[in-house]
Amino acid sequence: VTKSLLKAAPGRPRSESTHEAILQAANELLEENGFSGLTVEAIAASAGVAKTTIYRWWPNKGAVAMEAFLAATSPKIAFPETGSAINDVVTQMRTLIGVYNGVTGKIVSELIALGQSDPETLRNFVTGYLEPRRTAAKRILKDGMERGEIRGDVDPDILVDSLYGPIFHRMLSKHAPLTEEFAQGVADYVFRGTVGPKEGGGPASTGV
Amino acid sequence: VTKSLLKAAPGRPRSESTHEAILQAANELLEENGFSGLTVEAIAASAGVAKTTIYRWWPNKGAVAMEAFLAATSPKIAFPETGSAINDVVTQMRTLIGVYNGVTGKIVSELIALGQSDPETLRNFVTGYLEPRRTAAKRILKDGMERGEIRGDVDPDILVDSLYGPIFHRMLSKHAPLTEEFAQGVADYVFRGTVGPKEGGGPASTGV
Amino acid sequence: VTKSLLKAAPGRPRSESTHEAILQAANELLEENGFSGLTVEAIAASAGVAKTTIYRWWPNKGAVAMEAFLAATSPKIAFPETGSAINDVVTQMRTLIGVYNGVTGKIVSELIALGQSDPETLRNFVTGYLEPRRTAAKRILKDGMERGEIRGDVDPDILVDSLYGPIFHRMLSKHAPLTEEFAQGVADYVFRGTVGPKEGGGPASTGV
Amino acid sequence: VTKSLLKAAPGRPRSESTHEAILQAANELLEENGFSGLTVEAIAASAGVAKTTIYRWWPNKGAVAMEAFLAATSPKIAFPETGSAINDVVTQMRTLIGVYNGVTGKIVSELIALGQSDPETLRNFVTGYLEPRRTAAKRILKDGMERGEIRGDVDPDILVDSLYGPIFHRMLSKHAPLTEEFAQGVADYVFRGTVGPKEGGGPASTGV
DNA sequence: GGCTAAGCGAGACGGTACGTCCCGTCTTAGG
DNA sequence: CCTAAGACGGGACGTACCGTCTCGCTTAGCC
Repeated sequence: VTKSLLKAAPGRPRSESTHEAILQAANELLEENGFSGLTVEAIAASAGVAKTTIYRWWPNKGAVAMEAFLAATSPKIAFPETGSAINDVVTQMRTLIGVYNGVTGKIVSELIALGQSDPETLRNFVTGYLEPRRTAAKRILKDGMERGEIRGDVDPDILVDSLYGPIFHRMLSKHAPLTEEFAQGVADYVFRGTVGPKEGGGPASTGV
Repeated sequence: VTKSLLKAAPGRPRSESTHEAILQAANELLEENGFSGLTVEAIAASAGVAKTTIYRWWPNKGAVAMEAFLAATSPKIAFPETGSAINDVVTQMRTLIGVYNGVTGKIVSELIALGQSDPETLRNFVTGYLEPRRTAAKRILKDGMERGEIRGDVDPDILVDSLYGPIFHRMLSKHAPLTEEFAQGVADYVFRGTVGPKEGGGPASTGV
Repeated sequence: VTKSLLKAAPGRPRSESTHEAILQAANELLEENGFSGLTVEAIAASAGVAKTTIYRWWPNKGAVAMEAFLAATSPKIAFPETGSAINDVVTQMRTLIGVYNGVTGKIVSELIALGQSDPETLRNFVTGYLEPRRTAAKRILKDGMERGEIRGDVDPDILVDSLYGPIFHRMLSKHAPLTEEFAQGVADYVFRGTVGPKEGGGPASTGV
Repeated sequence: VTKSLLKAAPGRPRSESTHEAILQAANELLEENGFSGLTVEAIAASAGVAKTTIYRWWPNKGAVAMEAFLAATSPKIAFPETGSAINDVVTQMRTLIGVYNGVTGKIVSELIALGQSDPETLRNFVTGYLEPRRTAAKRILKDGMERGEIRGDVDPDILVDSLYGPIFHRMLSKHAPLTEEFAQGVADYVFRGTVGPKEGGGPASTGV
C-alpha cells in the first residue's frame, strides 16, 4: 500500500492553520485600511503569528496581500449563459461595475498600483486574477463568433481589452463615474461601431 | 512707475532657481529609479536644497513628483489635423503607444499607482494630464460628429474612454504587449463595430 | 565683542536635555537589570526619546552604557591623604571592595565583559574609568617612593596592578569572596613580601 | 554473554560521535569568531547536527562553549618541579603569559565575559578551569611554605590571587601589555615586598 | 541704514515600519 | 529514546524615510 507518491518532507510541516490565519488577517486589514495601510506587523499581530513566520513564506507584504486577495476572490468568476454572447458579456460588465465600485475595486486598484513598482506582484495579479477572467470572457466571445453573432475575423484578445479596458481605466483614474450606463455605452460602441451619419436612429442598443 | 498692480509680499521672495532645481531633481530621480525609489531626502540632496524648502511648497513627495512630471510633459499634446477625425485619432493613438512604451509610460503608470493611495495626487493627475488630453481628443471627435463621420448620438466621453481605456489597461497590467496593431484593432472595433456573420470581408479597416 | 571663538554649527543644535535623559535612562536600566538586560528600545522608551536619536549619537548600546556609566561615576575618585602612601592605598582598596561588592561592581564587570567583544568599548572603559584611577593611585605610590616609604626601583605600573589586579580578578571570577581581609592580605604581601621562615612573627601588618 | 552489568537504557543510545562533532565545531567557531560570533545555529550547521540535539544536552550556547573549551584545554596543566616553589611558580607564570597572549587568552577572556551574565557558566569556568589551576599552584606554594621558602603565616588563597590576579587583570582590561617582565615584576613584589628606602640595591630578584 | 519678514540650508528630533538575526521550543519522520 | 530537519513564537536589532522642529543666515521692501 503506497502511503504517498511523494516522500514526506523532513522536519516539522508547515502549519496550515497559521497560513490561513495570515491570509485571513491580511484580507481583513486590506478591506479595512486598504493596501497602503497594511503592515506586516499588523498582519502578524492580528493573526497571532510571528513576523518571522510571514517572512519565511512571503518576500514582502505585497506578496501576502496578493495571495490573500486571490485566495478570497478567486472562485467568484461567473458569466451568465443566455445563448447570446453579447448579452452575456454586457450583463457581466454591468455586474463588474458594481463590484469595482466597492471594496474589491479599491483592492484591485491598489494591487495594480503595487504592481507598478514590483513586477513579480503584477505578474501574479495578471496570472492569478486577470487571465482567468479574460479567458472566461474570451470563451464567451469565441462562442459568439462561432454562432455568427460576432464577426469571425475579430481578435478576441483585442476585443476583450476593448470592452474591459475602459472600465479599468475609469476605476483607476476616476476621471468620470463608473456607471452601468458607461459599461453599456462601451459595449454598444465596440459591438455596433460608431461611424455613421450625424443624425440617425443609429443601430439598436446592445442593451440587455 | 508701478512695477506691479499687486503689492509685493514682504520678506525674501521665493527662489525660482531652487524651485526649478527641485523639479528637475525629482524628474531625474523619477526616471532613474521610478517613483517607489523616490524619496524627499534624495530630491533635496540631489537638488542641493533643504528638505524644509520642499515641504514648504509641497505637501508630500507625490505632489512634487506630479508637478515635476507635468512641468516636463505638459506642452507635448499634438493631434494631426487631416480632415478625418478617425484618421487623426488613430494616428495619435499609434503615437501614444510609442510614448507609453518608453519612460513616460513608466512614469504615468507610477503616478496613477501613486494616486491609488493619495486622492489629491490622482485628482492632480487627472486635471493636469488626463483632462487636457481627453478634451483635445473629444474636440477632434466632436468635429467628426459635426461632419457626419461619426454618429451624432455618440457620447464623446464614453467614446474617448473606449478608445484610450484599453491602452491604459495594457500599459498598467502588462498582460499583453502594447503595439500599434493593438491600437489599430481597438479603433477598428470601436468605430466599425464587431457584430456580423462569422465569415465576411467585414467592414474596411479604419487604418491609416 | 567676540561672541564665540567657534563658529556656530549650522542646523538645529543637539538637545542637551535629550542627551541627558538618554544617559540617565540607560543608567537606571543598567542598575536595575544589568547590562545584558539592557536594550536600546527600553532606553528610548524610558527616556521618552526616539530610537533613531540614540543611534544618531552612539553606534551601539555598549557605547551608550559606557558613557552613561562614566557620566555617573567619573567624579567619584578619592584617595585619603594621611601622609603614608601605603596607608592611603590600603584604605582606598578597602573602600573599593565595598563599592565592587555592590551595583557598581556588577556594572564594571559587565562593561569589561562587553569590552571582550568590542575593542572600542574596552578602550573607552580603560581611558574613561581605569586610567584616571590608576593614575591617581600611581601618584600616591610615587609620593611614597619619594618619601622613602616604598623602594625607589619599583615600577609604579606593575605595583598598581599587583595591588588592584587581584581585586578585579575576584570580582570577575567570583571564585572566592571579595572581602576587606583579602584586600589587606594582598597589600601586606605586595608591600612586605612573603619570603621567610615557616614560623615567625613575620613582618607587621600594613593594616590601617 | 552479558554486554554490561548495568541494564542498558532503552531506546537509541546517545551518539558519541555527534557529541564530539559538536564540541569540535564549537571550538573551531570559538577560535575563529570569538564567543560573540558564536551561534548555536552555526555550531549545528558546522557539526552537521540538529539544533535540537544540542539543546538536548546543553542548556545554552555558553555551556557548549565552556565544555568545548574545557575538553580542549583541560589536560594542559604543568608546573615545573625544581625544588624551589618560587622558581616553579614564576616559571609557570611566564609560560602562562605566552598562552594568554594567544588564542587561549582570548577564549578565556570571553568565557569570563560570558560568565558575567550567566552565573552557571561562570561557576563552570571556575570549577572546570580556574580551581584546578589554583589548586595546583597552591600545592606548589604550600610545599614552599613547608620548606621554609615562604613564610608560614601566608594565606595560600590570597597569595595565589596576588600572583595571578594581575595577569588576569591585564589580559581582560588590556590597559598595558602582558609581558614576561610584568609577570616577573609582580612575583618580585609579592615575594620580596616593596617597602624600603628610596635608593637601595633592594632585595635580589626572584627571577629564574 | 536699520527694521521687519519671509526664504532657505542644515540638521536634530519623534516616530513607524521595515526586514534580519538568533533565540529556545515545537512537531514531524526516521533510526 | 535519539536524531535530523525545520517550522514556529518571540525579542531586539539597526536602517530608511517620514514629516516636524529649531537654529542662524540671507535677501528683500519699507520706513
